[in-house]
Amino acid sequence: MNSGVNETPALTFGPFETSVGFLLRIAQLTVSERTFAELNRRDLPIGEFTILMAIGLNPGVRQGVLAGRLRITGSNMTKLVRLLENRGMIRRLVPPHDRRAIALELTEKGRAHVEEHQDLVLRAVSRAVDCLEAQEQAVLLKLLRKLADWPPSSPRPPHGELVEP
Amino acid sequence: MNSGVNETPALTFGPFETSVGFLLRIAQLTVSERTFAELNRRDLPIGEFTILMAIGLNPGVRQGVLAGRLRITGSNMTKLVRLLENRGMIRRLVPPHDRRAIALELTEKGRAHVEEHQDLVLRAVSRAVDCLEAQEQAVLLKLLRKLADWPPSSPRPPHGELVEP
DNA sequence: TATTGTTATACTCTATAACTATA
DNA sequence: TATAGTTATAGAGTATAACAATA
Repeated sequence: MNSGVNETPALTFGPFETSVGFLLRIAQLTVSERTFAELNRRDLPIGEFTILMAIGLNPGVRQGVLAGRLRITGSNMTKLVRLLENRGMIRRLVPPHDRRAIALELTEKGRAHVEEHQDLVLRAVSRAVDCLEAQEQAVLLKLLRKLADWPPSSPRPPHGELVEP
Repeated sequence: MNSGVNETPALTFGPFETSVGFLLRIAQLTVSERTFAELNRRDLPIGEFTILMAIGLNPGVRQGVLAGRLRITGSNMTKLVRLLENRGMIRRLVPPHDRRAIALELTEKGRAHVEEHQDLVLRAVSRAVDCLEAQEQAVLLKLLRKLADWPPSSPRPPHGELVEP
């Protein structure tokens, strides 16, 4: 706990008070704290859920591509993917025309999991920022996207039949 | 490294594409990555520098107050403060009218350190977001502040003479 | 040679709970 | 009893480098 209910005395951070980078960090901590408060009770790690949802929306996505986009290193993605596979949430498949790669798919269980919890997660994520008007959120979103170069361009290469690794 | 230069294929994240919370995280990672790239070469941890600068701007600040504001737990703040003290950057002093508390001050060395690196840090932090126009940054800053309730209100209690712990 | 993913390992952050000393 | 800070410890997240299989 952050030493209970602080009286938050006036405190200056000088040039950082007008720094986008600094406030970005503070805001991100604040929002993820709020989101967690709603989801932790249900033992629903937001990171794992995000990956499952992304796989559901992009069946056959290669794990390296997903890792790059979510800013997770390859080695850490391996661990996450292994975990989700062990829980029966996803399948790892080898595209026949590039046998180095691993393509990911949801299992029925994974699909059911996403289906079951999606609304709850989206509500929690939404409530965490509901101190902003809808229009303010739209403006903020646009600026954050520009800052993060999101989404990046260039098309996704197709893939053929898939087999077990 | 994130598996080199990815071709970033088109990939959808569904409802998260319009989620402030999600983009907030991605943008924060992107910006801090850029900032790090400039500062890591000089072995200048931005977190430590921020604390030193804050102490310089708020001499006598109690470490719990600083921790609360920067969203660091008390126990972790203890470690950070101890580290900076061992390096001779700060002094820990006990306010005579509340001998439980610890007030923080920069030493001469600490002051010199901040003085020496401040411009470099501010430039790096600024460059990391220079893909946004000045006016866009101003708008973004305002929204982030609202989101993070920054700064919180209520005055800081004064403190008297200080002695060594 | 370059790329995809894996393994092993270590380091940084962060969180929790029990403790002390002061109030 | 409550508060400020400390200690010990554990866990999550992340990073790095060496490696295997494939291109």
